[in-house]
Amino acid sequence: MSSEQAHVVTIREVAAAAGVSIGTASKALNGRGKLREETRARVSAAAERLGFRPNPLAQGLLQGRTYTVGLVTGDSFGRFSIPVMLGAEDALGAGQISVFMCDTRDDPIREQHYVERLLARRVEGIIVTGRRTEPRPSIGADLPVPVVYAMTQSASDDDFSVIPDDRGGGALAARHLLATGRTRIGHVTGPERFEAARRRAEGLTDALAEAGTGLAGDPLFGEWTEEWGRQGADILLRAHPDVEAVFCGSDQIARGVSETLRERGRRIPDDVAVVGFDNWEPMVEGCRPPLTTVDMNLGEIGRIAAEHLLEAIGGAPRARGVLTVPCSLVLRESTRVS
Amino acid sequence: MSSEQAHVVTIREVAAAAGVSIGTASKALNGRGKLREETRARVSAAAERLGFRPNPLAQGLLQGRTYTVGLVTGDSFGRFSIPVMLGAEDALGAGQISVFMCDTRDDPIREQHYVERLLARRVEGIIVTGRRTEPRPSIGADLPVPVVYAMTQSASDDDFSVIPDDRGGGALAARHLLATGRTRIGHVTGPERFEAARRRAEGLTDALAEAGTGLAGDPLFGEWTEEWGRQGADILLRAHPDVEAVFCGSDQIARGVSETLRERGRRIPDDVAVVGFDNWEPMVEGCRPPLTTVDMNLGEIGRIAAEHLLEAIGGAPRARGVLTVPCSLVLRESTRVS
DNA sequence: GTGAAAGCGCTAACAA
DNA sequence: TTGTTAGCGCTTTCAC
Repeated sequence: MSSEQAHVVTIREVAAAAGVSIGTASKALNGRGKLREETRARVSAAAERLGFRPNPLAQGLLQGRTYTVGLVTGDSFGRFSIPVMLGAEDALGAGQISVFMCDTRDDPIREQHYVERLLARRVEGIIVTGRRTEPRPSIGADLPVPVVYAMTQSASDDDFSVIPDDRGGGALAARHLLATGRTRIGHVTGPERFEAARRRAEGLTDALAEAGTGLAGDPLFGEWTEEWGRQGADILLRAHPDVEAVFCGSDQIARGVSETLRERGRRIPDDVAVVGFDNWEPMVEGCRPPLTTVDMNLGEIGRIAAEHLLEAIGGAPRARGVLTVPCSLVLRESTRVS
Repeated sequence: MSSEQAHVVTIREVAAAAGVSIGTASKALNGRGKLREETRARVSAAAERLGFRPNPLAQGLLQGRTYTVGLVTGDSFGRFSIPVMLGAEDALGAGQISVFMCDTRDDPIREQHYVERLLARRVEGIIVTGRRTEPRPSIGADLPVPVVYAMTQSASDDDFSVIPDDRGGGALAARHLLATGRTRIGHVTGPERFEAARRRAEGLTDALAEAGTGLAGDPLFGEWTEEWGRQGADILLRAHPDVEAVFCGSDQIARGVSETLRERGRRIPDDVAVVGFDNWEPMVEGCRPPLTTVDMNLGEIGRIAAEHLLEAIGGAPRARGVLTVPCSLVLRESTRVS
């Protein structure tokens, strides 16, 4: 309401209004030094009344800090990187750190450009996120600030990456299906060139082997699409008509698989159980029936990445290598025991 | 590689290295004043060699500018706000403005908190984005910086909002269906309490009326879900078995509608055409057949919002009211003419 | 042409 | 208990 709001108030004005020196005002507002309680109150009141906010540029200049970090994503802030970002923001926000966001459109030139810009802005650290966990080139060796990769992996061993435990996710699905009494289990998943697809398949087959059983046929590698899910299910049904469960490499694939199963007269979950991967709500809930799926705990990944970054900023020895975060299983209709 | 990289270089060091005064170094680097070409070169070389980057805090302190804006979203950086953000980032990034992102989780307390923080950081403007275009409380009257709402609408007439033209989107769908020879057109959409749902329905019915025809029954208001799409289609088919086309209020609804139509023996697009709304790729492309749908041009909305913000920051008279951005139609299989 | 000095808003020594 | 001063890194007068 008051038009002073629009004017940026300096500590000089506060000091003048409170009838004290500028240094005293500073001490009063920051609770430093020895001041009479009455003085403190007077300064606070003046600051309050004038709507004073300390200029962080000036503070930062003095302390040599900016309390900002950069968040670089190649996923166009997509479905995977967003929850990661939220988790990260959570952890950072609590520490009063603000986040500069940059989207690289997966373009290395833009990426380099943004990194430059972030460094110029004196961010205290950088988080790099991505769409998939495939190793990617490091954003730079020997940067003057710590860097953490979240939901994406640097190709350099010197960097530190936080990614989901795809292997564990596969095993989780396997054990759940076994526990519900299914043993003839098929696997329809994404392209074999993706580490994530290979790891999920490994986790599945290893867990099955441990239980003394094996996969129904080889894993069916294809695309990350519904269309491939529909095709894959057909292939699987033809080769293994007696299949009791299908573990799918993504929720989209699972939707396609579910659709074909239904069209081929299989009831889910009575005849065939289906498990997806991603826990992508709109996909999972539109599915018929709603889909049991593996959740990668993306928020957790972001949070952990951010916490590591904060520690590194705080001077902790810089971590290296890859940290995997456990997945969890979200139960829905598609694997219910009848 | 060089370990100097890790050290933050000041202009003082550059000046020393070049054997000039600090003021001369500044002039050389900024192309100001009158200097010998040789001096300029020497300073530039030193700066280059040492990896000097001017400290934006110091520059900003002097100029009284921060070259940052805040982006506040209540959509948890969801499907709608992300493209808006990308568009905005595009427009701002070109102007060397960096973006602080804040997610409010749709919590007014958090929102207020973030606005405070952004103002404390001396952002030069704020963009507010949301999930839907429903009017929402203003983030604050008389803030010291300009504010623009994108893909969400402030309840206050004094604010400036940029939203999609839902009405026009509905009309677009109507005219397209008419152009492909369909006249008996049904409408399944989201909850009536949403302005977006009402506007889309209006656009549709008005355009049909203009063409001298009418909607098949009343618009079916329900939920924004696939499940409701399935139910809605059943209701529609029962009341109007001869329906030739269905315009859906969202792509998710359209998926449900498509599924039921198929299960009830209707071929798409031969017997019934389907149009969705949102152009949400994973939904639209998994649909059988791929879905013709209305695109809200979210990136454009973000870009326009950011441009207005930049102008306001530049001192242009602050805009007020609501600006609607035209939708466009994306053609796919579901409305093909046989 | 170049250097010296002031000052952006703030905090932290040091004086008073 | 309070005021004064120096200085964070930079740009910009104004002398030289």
